Amino acid sequence: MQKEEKPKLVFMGTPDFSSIILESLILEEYPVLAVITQPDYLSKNKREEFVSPVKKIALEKNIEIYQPEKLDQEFKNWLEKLKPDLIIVAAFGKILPEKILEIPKFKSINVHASVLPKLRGASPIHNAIIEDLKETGITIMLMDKGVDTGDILSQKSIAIEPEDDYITLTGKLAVVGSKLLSETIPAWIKGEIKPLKQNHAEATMCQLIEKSDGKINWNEPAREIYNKFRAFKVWPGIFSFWENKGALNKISFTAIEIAKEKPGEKHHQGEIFKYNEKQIAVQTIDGVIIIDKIQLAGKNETATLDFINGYPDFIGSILK
RNA sequence: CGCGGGGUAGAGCAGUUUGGCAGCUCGUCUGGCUCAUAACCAGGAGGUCGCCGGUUCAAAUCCGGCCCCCGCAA
Repeated sequence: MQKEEKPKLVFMGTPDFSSIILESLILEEYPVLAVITQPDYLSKNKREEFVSPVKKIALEKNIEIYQPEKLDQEFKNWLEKLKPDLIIVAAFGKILPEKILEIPKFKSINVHASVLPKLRGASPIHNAIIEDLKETGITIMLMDKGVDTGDILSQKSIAIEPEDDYITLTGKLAVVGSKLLSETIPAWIKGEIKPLKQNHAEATMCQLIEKSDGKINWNEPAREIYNKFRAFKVWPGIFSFWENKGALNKISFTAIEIAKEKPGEKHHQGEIFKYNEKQIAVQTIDGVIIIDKIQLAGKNETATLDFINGYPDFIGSILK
């Protein structure tokens, strides 16, 4: 059997989702000319620098890496010299100018983690969880000058389990995305796919997640708070503020669950109380959230019961 | 030289300002009480106070250096 000619690729992406897709392309022996990813940024506390997961894979596989600060003329010239046949973009994190997208013979295609036209934008995985959707998926599409507005090449849905969080859902989507991409690329370059226009009237957008999105409002339903916990698992986490000795301390909740049974007495919203002998909980507008692990700013993560040993006043306080 | 909090018994913390017996809560061990228990009572074990050096009659505490953990900012 004769081996098909595979298109020469340039890959653009940054987080774990992207790196899994890049790995599968390499595994399928696509020639990856270069990888473009976000610049490294300096240390957390001056200790180590953050390197994008995509860059790590590229380093392992000895693929050329480009980390442009700006997508300027110099970047365009560099890309033109490479002469890629196709650009693959997966969660790159920057909006690419049309002039760049049109450089390759087979254009530029994007692997987006939602069923477009739903959840266009920067955080489709987070928002699928926050909105408590029962399913989401992968769309592979041609890129145009809009954000996730291009014509669709292929699409696949997957179920979101109630306990899925950002990490597990990202993993599932990346696997599905890799598979769909490996089916879509050959079909596309052979001209077997007719791009399908999106129904722009049904489009929804999602914004970049900000740190402040992780601040919990205890007047929300327990399920909504839990959804944020699932969605913000990697970053920014969920947190609240606790007044101790006159100072407001940021306190993060690193392991929580929704209480199955409501206690007899109702507490203030945001109040910390003993749910039972072994569990500490906080009251929301419609239920109770059990807090298993907690982290006070400047301290390590600890089991809430241990935390209580050192800060007995935590019980009965009201979070802000 | 970006800003800040922290390292004290197995766990979580107080004590450091003003140097002077190593403390609290939980766990753990032993005994007691109890029909029984994660409850209660009595008793015990468990510490290089992150590391190195300095000051001092005396350092967890003051001074200098180093290591490690964490929050913010990017």
